[in-house]
Amino acid sequence: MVRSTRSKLSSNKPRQVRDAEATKAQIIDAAEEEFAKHGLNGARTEAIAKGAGITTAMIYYYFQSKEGLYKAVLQRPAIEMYQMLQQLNLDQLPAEFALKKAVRAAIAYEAAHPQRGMLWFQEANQTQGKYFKQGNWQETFAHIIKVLERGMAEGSFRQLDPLMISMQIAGVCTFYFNAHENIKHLTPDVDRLSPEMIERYTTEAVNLILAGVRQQK
Amino acid sequence: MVRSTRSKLSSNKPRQVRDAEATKAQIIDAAEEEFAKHGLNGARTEAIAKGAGITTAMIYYYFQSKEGLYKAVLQRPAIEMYQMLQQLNLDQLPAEFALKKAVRAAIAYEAAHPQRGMLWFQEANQTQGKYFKQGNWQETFAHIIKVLERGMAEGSFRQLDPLMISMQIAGVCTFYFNAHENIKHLTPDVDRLSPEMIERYTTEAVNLILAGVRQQK
DNA sequence: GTCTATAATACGATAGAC
DNA sequence: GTCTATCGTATTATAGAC
Repeated sequence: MVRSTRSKLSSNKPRQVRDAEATKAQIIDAAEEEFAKHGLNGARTEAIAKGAGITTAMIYYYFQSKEGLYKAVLQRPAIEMYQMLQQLNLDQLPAEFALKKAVRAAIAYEAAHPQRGMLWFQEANQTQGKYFKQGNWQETFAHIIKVLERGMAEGSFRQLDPLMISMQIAGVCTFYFNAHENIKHLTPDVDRLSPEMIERYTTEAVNLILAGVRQQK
Repeated sequence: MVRSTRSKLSSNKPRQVRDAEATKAQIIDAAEEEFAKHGLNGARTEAIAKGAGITTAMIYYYFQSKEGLYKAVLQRPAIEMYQMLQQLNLDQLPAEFALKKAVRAAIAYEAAHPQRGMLWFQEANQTQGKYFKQGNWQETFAHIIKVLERGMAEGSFRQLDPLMISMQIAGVCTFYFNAHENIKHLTPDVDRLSPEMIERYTTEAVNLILAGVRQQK
């Protein structure tokens, strides 16, 4: 919560202690957490303001409305997820390798943003995917579907339904993080989000999925 | 929305048009839907009352508080899920068969209660699993874990981490339904909750999971 | 057992000062 | 660019009639 104070030559426009982009980013960060927890309807602008260290008036100044802020929040992970898969260059790898890489990257992404998955479940169940629809998820899933189709064509993967299987892969990659606050009560002694546990989860997921789609020789 | 009207001999206690148990059940049904959508905090008692066809006063009459109602709502699926797995008699089947049966049953359960899964995600993220902890989920997951351990002992399953894999199986069984309102926008032409599609999802899930855990000969 | 009415509070959004 | 103050509305929970 660093609040920069003016140094140097006192200018004659004394307020504006922070700059616009920084404040906007702080609001989006706080909003992401609040929207993930409560969805569009349940989120409290006051809670977002407090989390960002500003007042609610600032939210309306930068984003016009709660809905405007919500849209901005959803946009960030939608773009990031697409770009991440894009940058893996899955096309240039054998299907089996590509799938492994994608699964590892997806889980690592979830681990880095443990609450972001809930954003989309809230969106689905509270807003019927109205804003999800405006994203680029078709193209994002296409990355995985393409790998699965290629694997079948190459003969390294068995015959399967690429869309259904990509949903199931998504389920494997996300469940642990979305449900973590429940799961942790099942083994209270273990920190289930420690790097070791996440690596273990990742290894198990890769093994399950790869063995699950592989063509039997 | 059937509201029974008194027939026959006019008694001299004219109100109480419905009986207690029926009203209680109606409230829980409506509450389940509302809590699944919005969680404990975001749920509106007015919305629950409207959904149940009664007034908010009735909620407090039967359940004392919003929280009391919430507890009652969570209890039902927790018990049902446990009993369902119990009644499958998984112990008496070869591990591979048992796992297949459990997966089919789990997906069928989700399909029959498409919004119930969100109840638990809301609980995890909004209440940190405070009420989840009071349930019997340890024992419920134990059913699956036992099957996996037995499969390894029998040599039909490869070496794997039973708890991690059971989480991943849960992810496969639930994702499709929790995210359905988003997913449907990916293929707007298909009804992804039709019996045919659910059967297809089930088959793909069983194939993925069984192949994923099987010991290679 | 069920309703109406209402108290007390909390929320989203805006106006206006600085 | 940021804050304080506030309007109008919506929400949880209860009191009391029937």
